[in-house]
Amino acid sequence: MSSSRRQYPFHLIEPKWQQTWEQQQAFRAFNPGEEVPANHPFGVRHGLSGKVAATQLPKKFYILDMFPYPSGAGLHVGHPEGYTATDILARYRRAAGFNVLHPIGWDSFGLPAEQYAVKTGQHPRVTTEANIANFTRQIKSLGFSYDWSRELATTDVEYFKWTQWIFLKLYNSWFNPETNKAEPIETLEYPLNWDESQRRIYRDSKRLAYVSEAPVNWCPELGTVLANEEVIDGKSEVGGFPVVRKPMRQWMLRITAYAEKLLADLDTIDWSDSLKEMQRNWIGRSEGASVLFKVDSDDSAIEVFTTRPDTLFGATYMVLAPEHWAVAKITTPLQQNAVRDYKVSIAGKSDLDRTELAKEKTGVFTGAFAINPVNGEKIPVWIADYVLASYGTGAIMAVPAHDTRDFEFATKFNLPVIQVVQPTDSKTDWQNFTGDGVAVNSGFLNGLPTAEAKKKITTWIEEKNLGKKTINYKLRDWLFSRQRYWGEPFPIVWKKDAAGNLYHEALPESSLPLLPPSLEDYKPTADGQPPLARAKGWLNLPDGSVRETNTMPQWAGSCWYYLRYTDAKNAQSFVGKDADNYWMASNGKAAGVDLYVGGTEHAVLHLLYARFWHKVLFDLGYVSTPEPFYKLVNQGLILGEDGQKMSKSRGNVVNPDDVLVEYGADAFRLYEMFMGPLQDTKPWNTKGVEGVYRFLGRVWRLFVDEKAETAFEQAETTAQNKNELLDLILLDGGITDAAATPAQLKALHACIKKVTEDLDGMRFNTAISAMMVFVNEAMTWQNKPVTVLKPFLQLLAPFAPHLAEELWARLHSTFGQTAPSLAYAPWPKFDAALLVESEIEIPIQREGKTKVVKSVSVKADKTEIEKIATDAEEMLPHLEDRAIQRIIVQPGRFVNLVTKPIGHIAEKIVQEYFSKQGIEIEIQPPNTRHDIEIPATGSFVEVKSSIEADLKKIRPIYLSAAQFEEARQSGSSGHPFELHFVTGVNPDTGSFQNHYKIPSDFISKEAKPMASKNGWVLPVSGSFEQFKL
RNA sequence: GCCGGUGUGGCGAAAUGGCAGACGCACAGGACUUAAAAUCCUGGGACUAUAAAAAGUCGUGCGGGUUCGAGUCCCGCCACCGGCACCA
Repeated sequence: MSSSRRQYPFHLIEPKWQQTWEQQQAFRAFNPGEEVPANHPFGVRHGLSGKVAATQLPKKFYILDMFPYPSGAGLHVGHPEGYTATDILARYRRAAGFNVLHPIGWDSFGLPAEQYAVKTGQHPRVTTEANIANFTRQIKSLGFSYDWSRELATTDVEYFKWTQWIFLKLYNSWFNPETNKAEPIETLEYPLNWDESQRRIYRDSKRLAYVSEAPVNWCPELGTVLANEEVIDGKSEVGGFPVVRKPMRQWMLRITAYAEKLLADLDTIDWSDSLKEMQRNWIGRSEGASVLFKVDSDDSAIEVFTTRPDTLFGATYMVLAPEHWAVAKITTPLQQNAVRDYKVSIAGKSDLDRTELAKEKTGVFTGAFAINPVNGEKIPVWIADYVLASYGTGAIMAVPAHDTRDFEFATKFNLPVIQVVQPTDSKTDWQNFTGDGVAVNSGFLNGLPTAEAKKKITTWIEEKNLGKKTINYKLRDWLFSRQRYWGEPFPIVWKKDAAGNLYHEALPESSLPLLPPSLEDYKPTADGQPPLARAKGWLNLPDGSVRETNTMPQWAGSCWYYLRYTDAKNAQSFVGKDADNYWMASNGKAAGVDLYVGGTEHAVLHLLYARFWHKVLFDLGYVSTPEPFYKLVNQGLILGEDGQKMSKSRGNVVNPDDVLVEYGADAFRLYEMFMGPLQDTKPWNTKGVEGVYRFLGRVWRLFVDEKAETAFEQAETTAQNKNELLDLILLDGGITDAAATPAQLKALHACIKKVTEDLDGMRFNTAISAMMVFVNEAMTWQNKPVTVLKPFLQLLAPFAPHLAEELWARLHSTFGQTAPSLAYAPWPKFDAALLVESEIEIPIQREGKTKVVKSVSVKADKTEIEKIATDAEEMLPHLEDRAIQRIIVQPGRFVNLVTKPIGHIAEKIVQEYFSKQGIEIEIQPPNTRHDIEIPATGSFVEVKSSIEADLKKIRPIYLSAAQFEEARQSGSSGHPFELHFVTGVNPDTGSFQNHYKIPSDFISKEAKPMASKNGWVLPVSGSFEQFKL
């Protein structure tokens, strides 16, 4: 604790109001059909009581936080950033009259609790519950307005029962490409003559949840497989342990069936561009063609996928993934050893090794050849690990001239490179050119631009039955099983058919929830089975079937929690129809959660999985909307005070508990929002907390009598009953029910306007600064009308709810009123009329730069403002030596005088020049401004000055073409003539080429330079040619 | 390499194409105080100039452009952060 004096008694105020809200259940949201208790502030505000129908309820607003994993470390300051933002908006929407759903819960399955269990034998549920209790305490101490009656944890039996239920829906569904949606598995049709076991195999191959034997990412350290998304650079995302490829039997979810929908529907939701782009990249749609290449030695054919069918004529070899089915078939006896050795060397590599060794291409020739279908050329077939078995067809046609990877490979192994695309820019080298151009060396494609060539060749190969237009996705099916204890068990058992083949079967819905067995030891078994296999009594069923021992990944629970919140206590269904229809309905825009706030770390994992599940549930008719989250905002990372990512090892972690003790929850919330835009990454600075804390102190002192506060502080040191202490606080005598002055109203309404608009735009930092501006001004007032202070407290309430409630209550009781609930008090509206000023300050600019600011009547029109600007005395120095060319006015905003310099400097120089010659001349001031024209063309005469300062500033003086001609003619005829000086740059050339000097002899001694319309008139006699230097 | 984002005082940051730096932190000076803390008041981009002012020049990562006027729009770079990465 610092030694500084507490700004205000937040330590009494905050617990007091948190208790009040809890007792009132103030933030409970009501579903259609629910009972609104008498005197509940929501009911009071909307005139509702008893059972309410959906039609009686006000418009809904569903505002959601990404629920946290309750870790043992507790909350860090990054968590409450998003939570504070959503809480402010939830409170704002409540005040604005919405029925707000703002829930919280726990993503409580997960590895840390299990790892702790492995070490200590403590059941993960014990650890999890303790952690949840700690998180709950921390979150409640921040005064968030969650509806705690809907709290859930993914580890709750009543919750994961429905997670298992949804899995059964996936298991019992297939994706019908004809209807383009998921349907119950019963709609699948089979050939008539199939027996049950054939049907079963077919059925199991179509399910949205299916079993695969494919190689998986095995992490020996974690003892489990990982989804592709959980592997970063060949290491586990959690812990950074090495991951190897290993074939295993696994549960998969057919998310690829939804690739197109997941991609297309991104256009219907309000997410940031970068987030949508991440999902698009992850789905990785690419259009191209699949083409069949005949194998030369036999009658088989190998299919390749290419996005550049237009380069088919440039395919000089073919590459298969080492795991490709055709490798064994086509390899010639001579090459067999080489191919086998290569395959062995690849298999031994982990993903990490493969990534690290990727710099150098490797591969071997199979000895076989294939026929390029467009030109009948025999091309060699190689295998190489730069071709992935899991993408496309696992085989490529190599076009080394126009693909970087093929080019590297061809260069290394001396394979032929044939140009088939000519870059449009002739300077570009065609070798390794991968862009679009014009087809060359390509038979009937020659001369076609890439896009057209693609179309033509695709049609051609389709006609010849050599291939077809194809779309591929990078997205793979979701590996859904984990070899863990602390996750949802699969409601699946394994049986053997008459032939002794294993097959799987779902448990009936009525048997849910399927609980995990209790264990003494949470480690995997000695023979590498998941921990669930240890529970023999659980594992083996009386009928001889065996339970699935995998569990679901942590993502499962978070795929649908937002749905459960809408109907958290429903025992009959995972979510009731009424609840779903009401809370997930369209709210004027697209449907779904109105606002979802969380970190970017979930950009592809959670958000893609949840959208997938939601779409399946939508197809099957269980939910009413195709997308779960309409608007999504990522809060930025909060860094440590050193600007580094917060981490234990750096020792820069800030614990909210410590901040709360010193400054209170309101200051903490305010600071989290004041730091900067929600989406930005920004460093924590405890001094900054002090700043907003001081602001709250000023709010307090704006309301509270100074003497009473001193008395309160003294009493506090001895008081027994702290709760009654607050009653010693008296309001400042300046607070009256007198009418507000126009200036006071203006300050208030400007604040209402700014705060309201900023809340709508989620600009919390500027909303707070607007309130600071208001308070800074209000501190100077002698009289503080209640009618101004009350609305201000309403603005403050979403941000600093405890302080606002306390002052709100005190304000009402001082004036003998009963305080209505601040949380549901109607949001103040600003009166634009009060903000209109009679006079406004407008900038007077010269060349677009503000020189003077003048107060002008708002009503002043263009001409009036023009006049004010040109007549302004303060502008005179800025217009000296300048002629106004143009005036740009936007009434009420600014006026800009566009000028060009004229002969002011010349005036001094000319005078100096003549005085050096012993000639005294009188300079008449130029007739400035409007009447000066700059000649379009001209030559010029330079006049030099002996004054050092003027030499620096010297400008050329030049003649217009007409003047030049006049001078020449007059000069040659021997008559005196006049020179017209105008300053500026030579408009012909922009530089100085011709220099002229006027010797004194040629100046008529009686003559005086005069300002004229065109500049300076200087009577001179003599031949112009003589002046040239 | 590809995609996305961000570059503004000592620091966090503000600015519908129109007074760059609101608001806050830190700092400096002053008031109150025996003193400190707290509070209140004042100051502040850089440079030139001056006794002081007035004034001028420069200034939003760098280089160009559009415009009467650019932090903001356009073109070309650089740096940092995030994502993807042999995806044919």
